[in-house]
Amino acid sequence: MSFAVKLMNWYRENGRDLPWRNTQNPYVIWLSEIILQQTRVEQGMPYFHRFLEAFPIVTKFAAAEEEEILRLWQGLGYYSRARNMHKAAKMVVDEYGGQFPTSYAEVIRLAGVGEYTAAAISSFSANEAKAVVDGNVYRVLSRYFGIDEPINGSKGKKVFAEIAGEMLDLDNAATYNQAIMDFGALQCKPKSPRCETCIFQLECVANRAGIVDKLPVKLKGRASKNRYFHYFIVQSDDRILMSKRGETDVWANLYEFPLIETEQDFMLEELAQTPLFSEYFEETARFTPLGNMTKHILSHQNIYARFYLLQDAQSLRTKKSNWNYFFVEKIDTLAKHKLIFSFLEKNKQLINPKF
DNA sequence: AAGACGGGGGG
DNA sequence: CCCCCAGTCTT
Repeated sequence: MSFAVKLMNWYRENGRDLPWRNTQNPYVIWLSEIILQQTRVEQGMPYFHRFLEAFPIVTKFAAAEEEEILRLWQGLGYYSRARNMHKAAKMVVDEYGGQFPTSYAEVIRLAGVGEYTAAAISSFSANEAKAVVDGNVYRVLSRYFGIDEPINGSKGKKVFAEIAGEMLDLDNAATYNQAIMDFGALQCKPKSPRCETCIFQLECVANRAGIVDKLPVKLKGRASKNRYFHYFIVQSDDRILMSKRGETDVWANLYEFPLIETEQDFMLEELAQTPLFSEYFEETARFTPLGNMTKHILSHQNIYARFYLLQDAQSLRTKKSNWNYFFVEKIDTLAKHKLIFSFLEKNKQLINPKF
């Protein structure tokens, strides 16, 4: 029996019942696939339902404000996915009259849709014979064939894409693709894979050689950098000053408080010596520290954040173009990054005059 | 070819 | 603490 057939038999017995699998609607599949990029199923699930409810069809998605989309995306990370989805939805409306395309060649032109997602959408919605190559597929194939070529090198990506295409069941691309990903997620797991109960025990090169835990090989990443953020909560009447982040850095376009970043972990007294501080605040400005230093870990940076309440808004010297005052109720609707909305969650009573 | 881009969960 | 997750885009 072929690899593909054994895999699909396993899938029939052991596959997960996921909501986006009960449809061939390319819009719904696209929604789920973008959400699931670099994201666990359990983490993405509530967002999938949230988005489908807010935007049941692609024309609704295209017609939404980017702010609303980002707010719905809040907390999921990799926020460019949300902005790219908006672009893609508009393109579907403009170029396909709102009829979501299903072919690989068409969907890969959409913003945020790369090789993996194009293969997923085209195979799941139209059974197009394109093999998905995601983290699961790299792992399963590298172990099954005992390939130690790094999966994140340019050669490795080529090698595995080719093998994935050869293994694909051309007549059952949809089922095969779901099957190999579920197999990677449930059976051929990164840590403590279930080799004792594996249907490929005899064929799997890594298993026979006892090197399952050595595969796949991955080139190591770089070290994390430390960054120090000093946030200032400025209240004027019932409003709070919020700052919108730029396009380039992490958390693009999301809202936070006015910020001064330093290379070192400055205390307030040291921070007061910096040019930016003098630009923002009067000499007489007084601050109340809010809570302790917060550590927020991203993939390649550790962000250490401190929060200060400015006691008198009159001590603020300037108001940059990306700074605006918002009422507390309005702030709830702004798209904020995790560091900010967890702070707000913990400190409601400090900043909301109603409490 | 290498970096940038989030946040959560597991070992 | 490190690794991984239904990756993509930019430089």
